[in-house]
Amino acid sequence: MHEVAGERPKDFIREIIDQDIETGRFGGRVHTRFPPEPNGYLHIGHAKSICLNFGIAQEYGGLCNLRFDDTNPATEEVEYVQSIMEDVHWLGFDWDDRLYYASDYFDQMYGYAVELIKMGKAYVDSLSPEEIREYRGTLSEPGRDSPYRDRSVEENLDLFERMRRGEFAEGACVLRAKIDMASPNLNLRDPTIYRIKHLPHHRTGSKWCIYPMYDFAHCLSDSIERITHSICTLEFEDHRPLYDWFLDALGVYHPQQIEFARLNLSYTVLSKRRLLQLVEERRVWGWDDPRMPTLSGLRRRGLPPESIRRFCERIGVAKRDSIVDVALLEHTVREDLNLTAPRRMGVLRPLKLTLLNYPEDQEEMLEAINNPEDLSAGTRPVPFSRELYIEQDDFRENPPPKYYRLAPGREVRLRYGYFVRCVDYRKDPATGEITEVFCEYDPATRGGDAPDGRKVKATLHWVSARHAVDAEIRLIDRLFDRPNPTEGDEDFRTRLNPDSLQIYRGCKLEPSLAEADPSCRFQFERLGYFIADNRDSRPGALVFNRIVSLRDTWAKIEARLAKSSNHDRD
RNA sequence: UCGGGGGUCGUCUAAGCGGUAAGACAGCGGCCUUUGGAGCCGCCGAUCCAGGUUCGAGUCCUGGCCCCCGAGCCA
Repeated sequence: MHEVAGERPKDFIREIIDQDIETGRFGGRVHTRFPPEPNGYLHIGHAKSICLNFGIAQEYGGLCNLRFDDTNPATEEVEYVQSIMEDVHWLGFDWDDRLYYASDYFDQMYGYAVELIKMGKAYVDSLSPEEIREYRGTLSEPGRDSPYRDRSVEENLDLFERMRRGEFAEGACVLRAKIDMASPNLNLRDPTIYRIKHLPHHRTGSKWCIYPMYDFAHCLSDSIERITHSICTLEFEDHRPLYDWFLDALGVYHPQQIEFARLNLSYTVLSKRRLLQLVEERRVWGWDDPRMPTLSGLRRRGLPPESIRRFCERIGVAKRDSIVDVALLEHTVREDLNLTAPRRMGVLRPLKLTLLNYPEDQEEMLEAINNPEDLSAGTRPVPFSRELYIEQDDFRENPPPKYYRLAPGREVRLRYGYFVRCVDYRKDPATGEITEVFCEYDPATRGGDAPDGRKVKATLHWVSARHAVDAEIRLIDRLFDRPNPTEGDEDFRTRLNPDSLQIYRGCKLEPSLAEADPSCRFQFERLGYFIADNRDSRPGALVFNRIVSLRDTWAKIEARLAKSSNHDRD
């Protein structure tokens, strides 16, 4: 069941906002922003932040900006800004005309830097990067003042202007805030606020060769946009004093920075660096590989955006580090799809089943329910004939205990079809593999009910061999083989799950799927939820991804059986 | 070692700012079923530790312990 909206208690951020509204701190306004750096693709961790920022704005009747934090031309590209906009939209949020770039404020920021210099609160340092590091001190020892710390305002103004004009090589000097080289907070030991980079910027071209650092650019961007609550992740906690310092020093509008714990998901990694590694080393097909936790990967895999939003609501927002079980995501997806996905029949690993007493040239249409959770979805005709395919897993020559499916002499139901009893089967003598099963059907059970009231313990999905369409099916599993792949000494890349992607060709689908495209998600009965691949699938050459499997209680029983028989051998 | 954060069922999140530790996921068991699906019912299960204040502490105080972040001219 879906939880009743509004019953969930508020998280600490919304409590802060409530208080600020009560005290009239920002005139009752709520204005947030989602500020990605366009240096990679968005992943589900970003979805948490997007849902938080855009969600809060919606709830409070406020606004949320999309702002690209593009202050480092060395790593940023338009390709990424495109994908980020696409992903935010896909997730279901809209920034309307509130699309901004930190680079739009380069002129203003330059002006603010000049102001700081004039106040004697910033200086040009000509120490080398290595020297700056040495002078900074360590976690437990204070730093020392740079010999250039006391340059005159005039000299600093002149030097900074010349930095801007491109008179210096990269690394020759930087502009630093003059704060406190002995501060226990390293961020306050005269942080760099401008550095030289002779690189074109994807928006400002070659206009600038000096670029502001995050700490300087971010608080000012927030201030310029009149953001009320600047929500970011925990690692920025000890940057907050610096955020506040710049704004106070300049005497400008001052938003509140609030930090929350970023999302971690079991069996996956969510760091740009590691995801980039997977892509560059070709361990996955790309950023949108259906196994990737990127939004483009999840989209390709078929997860509905609503499910991701509901997942983000469910995990909550707090300050403690945590690893959310990916099973919760899967559960949320199943919950949505169960209600909405039309049912179809498809066979992953076909096993021929011939009905010995069904006339060779006969065929008929059976009526199948599209969605038992939503009868308004109606029914569809499914063709039936003498030769069918069933799932290899659904026949066992020697059925183990608790196995209810087809076996020699046993009767089962073909869904929406007939009761069939296995009278014979054929086996490849070389491999021992079952190659064909022969059954007799009971014409009186058409539709799946026996007039004499007899019961069967299993219902199998099937497709008519003559009418089936072929497809490739990709089963997607967790990318890593353990809950926390980055824990311990070993490289996370040694923890990849070798079975994260299983490709089956020659799968057989009911003919109504012939024209399927990525706009619709289906449940293939008893197998899971599937979607046509948004890159590789086309009519005549269908490719489906499994979004998520159905809950499989038989698999659990089987696993337990295997385990206990192992025990017996011990 | 210094500074900043954080420790509640296996997991995630709650507990109107001192008053019966709650929900969801996972796990386990049952009912039901033309998907071994879905649904329904039940069970299991936690306040880091030690003191203190109090009629009463997850919440307040003291002292420990453990975990995360921080020494980019990255964000």
